[in-house]
Amino acid sequence: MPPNFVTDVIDADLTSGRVHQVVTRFPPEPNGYLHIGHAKAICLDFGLARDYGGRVHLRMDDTNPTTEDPEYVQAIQDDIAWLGFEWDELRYASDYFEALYQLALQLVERGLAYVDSQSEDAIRETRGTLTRPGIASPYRERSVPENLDLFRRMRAGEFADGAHVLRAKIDMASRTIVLRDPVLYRIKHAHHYRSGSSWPIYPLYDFAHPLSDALEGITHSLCSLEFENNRAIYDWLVAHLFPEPRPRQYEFARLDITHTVLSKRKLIALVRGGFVAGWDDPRMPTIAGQRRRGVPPAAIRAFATRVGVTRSPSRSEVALLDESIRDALNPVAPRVMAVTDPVPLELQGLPPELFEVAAPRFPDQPDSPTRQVPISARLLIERDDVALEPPAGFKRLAPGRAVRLRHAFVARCDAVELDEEGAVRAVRASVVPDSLGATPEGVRVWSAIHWVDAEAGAEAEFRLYDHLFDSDDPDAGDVPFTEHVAPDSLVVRLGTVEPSVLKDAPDTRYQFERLGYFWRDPDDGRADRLVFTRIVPLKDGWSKQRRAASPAGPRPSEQASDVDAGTPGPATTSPAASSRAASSVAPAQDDGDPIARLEGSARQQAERLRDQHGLEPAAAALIGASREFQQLFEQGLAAGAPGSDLAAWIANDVQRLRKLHGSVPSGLDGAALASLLTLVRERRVSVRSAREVLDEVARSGRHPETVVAERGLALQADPAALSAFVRDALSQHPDEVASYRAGKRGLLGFFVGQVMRASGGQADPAAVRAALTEALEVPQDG
RNA sequence: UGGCCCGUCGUCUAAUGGCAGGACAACCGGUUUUGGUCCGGUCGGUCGGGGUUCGAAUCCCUGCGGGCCAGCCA
Repeated sequence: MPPNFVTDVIDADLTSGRVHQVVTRFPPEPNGYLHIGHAKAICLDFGLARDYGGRVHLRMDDTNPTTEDPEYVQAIQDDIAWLGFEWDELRYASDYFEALYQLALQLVERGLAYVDSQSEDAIRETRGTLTRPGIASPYRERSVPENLDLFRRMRAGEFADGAHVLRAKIDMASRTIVLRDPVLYRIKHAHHYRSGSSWPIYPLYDFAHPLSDALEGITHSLCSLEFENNRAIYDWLVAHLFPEPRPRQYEFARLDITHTVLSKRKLIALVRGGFVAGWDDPRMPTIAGQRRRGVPPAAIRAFATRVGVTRSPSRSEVALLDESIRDALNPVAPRVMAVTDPVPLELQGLPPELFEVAAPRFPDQPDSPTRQVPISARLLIERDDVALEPPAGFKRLAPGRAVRLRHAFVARCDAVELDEEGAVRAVRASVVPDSLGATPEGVRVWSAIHWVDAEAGAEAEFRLYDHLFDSDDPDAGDVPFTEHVAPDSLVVRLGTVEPSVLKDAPDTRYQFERLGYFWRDPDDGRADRLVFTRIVPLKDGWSKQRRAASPAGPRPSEQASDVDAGTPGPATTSPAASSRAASSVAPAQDDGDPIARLEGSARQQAERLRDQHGLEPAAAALIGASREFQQLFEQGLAAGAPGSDLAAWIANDVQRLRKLHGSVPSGLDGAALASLLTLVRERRVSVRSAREVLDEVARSGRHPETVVAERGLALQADPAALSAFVRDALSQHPDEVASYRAGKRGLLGFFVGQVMRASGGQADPAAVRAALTEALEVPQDG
């Protein structure tokens, strides 16, 4: 697995010794089928465990008895195994019901949870809104004994559904809504597929999930971005109930792909609405659908690797998936000929003793095995390969033109017969002599086309699947997404295939030359009937060229987005498009006076800082608005630091530390800051080193002078040492020197970087720059 | 409207203060008995504004854009 932000975290945890072995988990709820979005998560969870020599648990997150079904438990395992992963342990959240109950009791005993007897509606209404805090339940201050009694009776089944819930006692006014006393347990007299009727209460996700992780010793709990907010309760619970090392949650962007939908709800709608033939319809993004279609699991793993793991919400092009599939199939799929839309071809002049030709199964490989392909005077060829009046750029069969019959002769078209409708009924052609396995002299061969012997070929059904939606974003716009289902996402044709396929293993994946990758449908095509499912078409330069040249207007998908873009009202353009549009028309902005935006004493302070100390309004506003910063500033000033320098350091670097730690580190005071500034002013450390010193001072509270001395960060000003660094940098990068002298002046920064790094950040950058410029400007002799 | 998160070629993603790189897509060319593969090349990007720094995609401020959160779902 290529490095990503999660592997960065793991690397840091391993080197710091916070954890010694990586333990991950994949936690599906058994209430539906896995899809390719889950596959991304699976590749991450299982791949991490594999790459780090760790362990991975498959855990059924089965805490809601009314939605879950054992059928899915098996399907999920099958899908993961098919993807090529093995779990170290299979777990069930329902196995932890007793342990979780005990943990909840602990919370109650410690006054950290209470039984709320409000109605569901009342709880919702008192939770507040995004902008308004919630208000406390009248039951919030129940005594511990009363809560204990009530919660035990909930567990004993004494109350009806909805009569009470257990809530964490956190903060009804929290700006993080998930912390406004989240519900931990609800009463549900329902049969659970594993625990039966032994539990009348069930824990909610926010309670069960973090604690299941902790119970299992999970170290890195990966989930998708929509659980970001839930991390607050995750951390609260494990911090109150478990010692370190506690599991930590990290969120990544879920997979999204063009020309499909990936939400459970929409997938169900497609199945229920009859838009597809079922969960394993080859057009479905489900694992089952992809498997049925013939996609190799390695292709899905490769795709998951190629999209990467980040925290940026993103949407990948389906072309990347298609290409991953072709990539996986191309080296392993034997080539075979099939005709999906047959037209008869009558051949004149075939050598009478010739009944078959040998054709390589892997034409690109020199020692490829071959198969025998029957040939006779009556062949079938693809309708698309014939034109009575060939359009511009057409390279296939037309009257008077000669083409190679793939793996066999060159044939010249003598006539094209049409039926009453003007469609091609048959083609007559003559064999060009001596063209079997040889290039005939003086004949223009336009291209090669595939064919199958009319008599010896095997009749077959071809299911030509394409992307389910013709719109790249079926959800965009104000019509239901199902309106975008492509009518031609499945085209069924009757045709013929060369008989060699009858001898192959039934699960062989082929490339039908010039058409695409196919395999026999595992449900309908493995017995007597030959039914081939198209896994993915080949890239098709010709149809692309025709589409580009076509004056008939945009394709359906383009049409759809055009309509969307032109529709007034709610924005329906893509995120990228709208942000571009917005930024290109954004007026030159007037930030106004940052001090004027402040209120009350903050504003007074800011004005005072500006007027008394001559600070820039931005810095004054920043410092004036924060008591910590003000104190730091005053202290620094008292220690003799110049106001403007002090302000700049506070605004930039102290601000950075405060964001990192949540507050100004206690080790840092104004006096320390002032003496650091003195070091910089007296050119005893570089600014770069000074930052490093600041971090260390903040961490340890030691004096800047001490840190500089101990770490050897004093500014390197010795000209001899400097020029040695410069010489080394130049001699180690001769190519860059040449580029620089050829005019690539941007490389100066590169060289400064090299020298700075070689000096451990201690060189005086201005001096380095000067020395480098001089050394680079004067080319040495030779 | 409060909080949290995210903005790098058309798309996905690297660069951990030091040469903005890769893949897919698009385009052009070469090889080819597949309009495929393979090979070579081209096009194309740090959301805007300010600041810190010798040096900013990266650090700070700000604006803009996007995502998530007000289930007794997960």
